[in-house]
Order: sequence, then structure tokens, then C-alpha cells
Amino acid sequence: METKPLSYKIIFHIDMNCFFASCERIEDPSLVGKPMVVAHNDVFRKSIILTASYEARKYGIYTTMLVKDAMRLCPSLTIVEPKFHLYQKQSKIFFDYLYTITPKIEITSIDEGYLDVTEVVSGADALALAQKIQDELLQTYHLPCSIGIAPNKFLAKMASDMKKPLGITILRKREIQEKLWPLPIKAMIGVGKKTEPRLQAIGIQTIKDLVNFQDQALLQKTVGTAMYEYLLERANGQDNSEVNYQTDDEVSSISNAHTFYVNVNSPKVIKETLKVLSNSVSNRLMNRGLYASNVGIQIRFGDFQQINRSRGLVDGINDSDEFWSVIEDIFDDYYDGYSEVRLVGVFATRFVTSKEKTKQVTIFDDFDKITKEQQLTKILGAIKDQYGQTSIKVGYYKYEKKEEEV
DNA sequence: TCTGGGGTCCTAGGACCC
DNA sequence: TCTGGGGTCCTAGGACCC
Repeated sequence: METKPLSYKIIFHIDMNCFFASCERIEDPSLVGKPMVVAHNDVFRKSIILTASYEARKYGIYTTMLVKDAMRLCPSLTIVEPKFHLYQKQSKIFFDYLYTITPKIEITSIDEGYLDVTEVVSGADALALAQKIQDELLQTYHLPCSIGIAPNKFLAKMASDMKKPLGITILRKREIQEKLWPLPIKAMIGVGKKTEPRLQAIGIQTIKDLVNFQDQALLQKTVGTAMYEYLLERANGQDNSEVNYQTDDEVSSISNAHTFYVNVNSPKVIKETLKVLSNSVSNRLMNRGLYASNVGIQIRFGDFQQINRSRGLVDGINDSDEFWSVIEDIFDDYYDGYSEVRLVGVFATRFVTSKEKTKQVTIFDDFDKITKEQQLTKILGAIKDQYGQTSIKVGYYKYEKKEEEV
């Protein structure tokens, strides 16, 4: 029996509902059914809410709201300190479950991911599979989620947002005029609080307005070329990007930051904090076997102005002493010694693995004292040592301001 | 609304090279 | 020498996401 290959893909986007709160309830079932939030409850600083349970949301409480404002809306609110290791643990548990469905999973954050189930189900069975996943995650793992089903990642993501909590939404291409276009422009992933007013200023309120917008040059100028192309494609329901399921879990940067309880301007105190952060980043690099060839610091001042200063390195580093010496250097170069500082951070980017660390070949010590033939032999020998290659084509060799072919 | 911590991607501008 | 244009790499900053 031949199975006809599908002409379209079936993509699920799975989004855990108030994930941090769900994890806390697994640890402490007495929190179930109560209005609760996850937040640092800090007496010195105004702290914000990271996640609110649906019972809390009924009071008008939402993520990023100040704890004190939330308490005013709901005096009986339970506040739980965030425990990130716990969320990591639960995240691994539910992704492991999803891997029993398909290996083609792209993990996009601690509580979200895409599944390419094209080869797992037929179009007709997709809804049943989504229902099974949702039931199992809730019954067995006590984690509620919403699932979007669509022919590509963008539509699946938009679909999973349409019904929460415990929603399952199918969004077909032929339905975009009816289901996608009426949404406010801010609902599009990629349009945030800066782009929204810019689009509104040229008369775009909804996704439909974007699709029908006539002055393409003005639109492009308003949001930039890359965003312009991205928005128009997505608004028309097109997204050719693949579910990137390579399990390389490669990150492109690692960072840690800390907000002081009160603003500080003592270089000594700031440095102590920077050193802790520096060690943490260096440890995380070592655990992953990565070396960073660009490292830097972030300083957020009392007035919320922020600077980032970094240094490119010839060789990647991850050793804590080496790391700290670069970080300290950068800080000394850029901190004036008296400005009020609210937050400092340390980051590492441009990773190389140890094997890719630059190998330096010292063949140039006596280079100007030998003949060109000897120079060439030396270069070829070094290349052979490193790459095992026995022949190589060389273009032009510049010597004494004269170009000669070798 | 006076704003946490961890990320990704894009863009502008300067340095440098030919 | 004060004069061109194109390409690449780097740094810093902006915008966005969860």
C-alpha cells in the first residue's frame, strides 16, 4: 500500500499554561485553585510578577505587574519565590514525554516548542493526537498546555495563542482571512511595543490593514527591510522555516546579571558582584565545553540607561581566572567610579570548541632571512602538518610591494 | 505602570583592506 | 596625497520573546 506524501506539513506549537505556577503546584499541591503568583518578593526593590495563575488573573493580575499593585487587587494573593532549577526539571520531563511522539521537536524556550508531526499522523488524525498529548500532560504530569495546529510554525504559534488555557486550535491557510487578519497588529509575533505605535502611526491597526497597505515604500521605511519582508510573508500565512530539531542545543550566548537591592556606586562592591557573575558564566562555559571569543559586561545605571562593552579575543577562553581578568579590565576601562549602578551583567558570545581554538604556527621567525623557495616549502609544510593536505594552490604572494605569482 | 533575568536577531557606524 | 568605492569584520545598541 502506497501512502500519498502530504503536500503540506502538520506542525504543532505547544505552549505550557502559566508554567512556573504549574510547577510550583506540583511541588506544593496546596497551591492548587488559589490565586498565586511567582515573584521575587523583595522588600528593598519594587519587584514584578513573573507568572500569575489563572485564579490570580481573574483579579486583573498579569505578568510584569508590580507585586504591590497585585496585592492591592487581591489581598489574599499567595506569593511564591521562583525556583528555576525546578522549572528546568519539569521542562525536561515534559519534553521527554513529547519525544515519545516524535524526535522532530524544536525547543524554543523552557515551556514552549514546535513538533513536526507530518510523518506521525494524517491530517484527519491531528486533532486527536493533540488531544491525547494535552490530556496526558495534564493527567500524568499535571501540566496544562495549549496547542496550535497548522501547516507552518508561524500559524501554529498564532493558533496556540488563540485559546488559553487548555485550548486546541487548528489554523488552516484558507482560514487566515477570517481568523488571523482581524487580530490587532500587536498580536503578531515580532511586533512589540516599539513597532506597534510606528505601524499605527501610518494607519495600520490590524493584520488585515498590514496586508492591504498600499504604500510599500513607506511601510519598508517604517519597520526596516528585514521586518517588512517578515511581516508581509507571515501576515499572508507563509512561513517556510523548518522545525529545527537538531538536538545540538547550541546556544549563541551565555550571560548572568544581577540587580542590586539598592543602587550602588562603590567599585569594590560592584566588582565583587561582577566576579561572582564572571565565575558563573565561566563555569557554564566549561560545563558545555565551550570557549568564548567575545566577552563583556552590561551596566545599567540608576536612570535605567544601559551600556554594553565587550572585547574580542584571538583565542576562546573559559577558565575562570582568565575570564575574570578580561571582565575586570573592561570594567576598569569603562566605569567612571561614581555613577549609581542598578544592575551589572557578564556575557560571553562567539563560541568556539577547544579544537577550533586558533592554532598558532610559528614559521615566520626567520622568514626574511631565507629564500622564497624556502619560505614556500615552510608554508606548505605547516599546512600539511595541520590539515594533512599535500598540495595547495596559492594565488598571489605579496612581497616587497610587488605582486608575484607563486 | 518606574520596570527581572535569560536569550535571539537585526542594524548602524567605524576600522580596515584593496 | 585628502581622494573613490566596495567589501568585511567588529562593536554597540535596539527590538523582541518568554
